[in-house]
Amino acid sequence: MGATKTEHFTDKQNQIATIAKALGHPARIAIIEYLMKVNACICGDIVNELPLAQPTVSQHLKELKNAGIIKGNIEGNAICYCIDEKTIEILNTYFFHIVQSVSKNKCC
Amino acid sequence: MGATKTEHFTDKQNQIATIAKALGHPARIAIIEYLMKVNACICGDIVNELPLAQPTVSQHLKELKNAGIIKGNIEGNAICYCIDEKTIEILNTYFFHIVQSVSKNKCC
DNA sequence: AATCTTTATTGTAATATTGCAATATTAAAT
DNA sequence: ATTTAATATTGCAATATTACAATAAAGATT
Repeated sequence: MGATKTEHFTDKQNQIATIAKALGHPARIAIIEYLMKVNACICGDIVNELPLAQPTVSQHLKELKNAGIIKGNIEGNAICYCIDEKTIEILNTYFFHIVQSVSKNKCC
Repeated sequence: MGATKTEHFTDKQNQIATIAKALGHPARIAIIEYLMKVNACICGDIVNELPLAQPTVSQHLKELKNAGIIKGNIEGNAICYCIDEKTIEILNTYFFHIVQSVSKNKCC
């Protein structure tokens, strides 16, 4: 035991959980905010912006990429990262439905 | 090492990460969906809905409660759970800003 | 070709999460 | 006062995550 029982849940539930989980770390939120701030693909000076070592940042970027939250384009020996709106939109749409549904049926 | 370095990030970054993290498990998404489906506070028959043991569900509920995503009202020996829209709204607003910002400045 | 720059990978230690059996708690019902 | 029902807590094993030093890989520069 200890491993998440993903097989017991729907694909959609797992999809939302995977994206949310990838955003469930302040360093990864900070990366997203930085990518937003610079308004473009950034050729990896993310390490200089974060209070974390390069391998740690690289690992966080990998997780964001695996979850489809960012894209990485190779440009020479550097890599340009940028946010993949489509994935954030999936989350946004999902949570919007929750807010709508809940505010329509107040109980507590 | 191994513990998240929360002290290096802003309160807002930690707040968003905490909420997202709590939603980063399919069981917890399934709980949210169930609470939405029944359209009301539900006096905890969540255990019967999920393919998980009672202590496991109880733990997931605790995490959702700690993150402010659900509220639990004690009613006799049962507990009524419902979604706290305010917290979901925080996430929703945050991600909406990201989508807006990114779609305004396409790069990749 | 040798070196520099940038990013990824590997290995490892510390810590956190997941899941559940067993048990405890708390309030209602008998 | 016992019993029943609902939920929480404890303790523990399995697994996952976080962080980083050391190293590797791959393209650019000299």
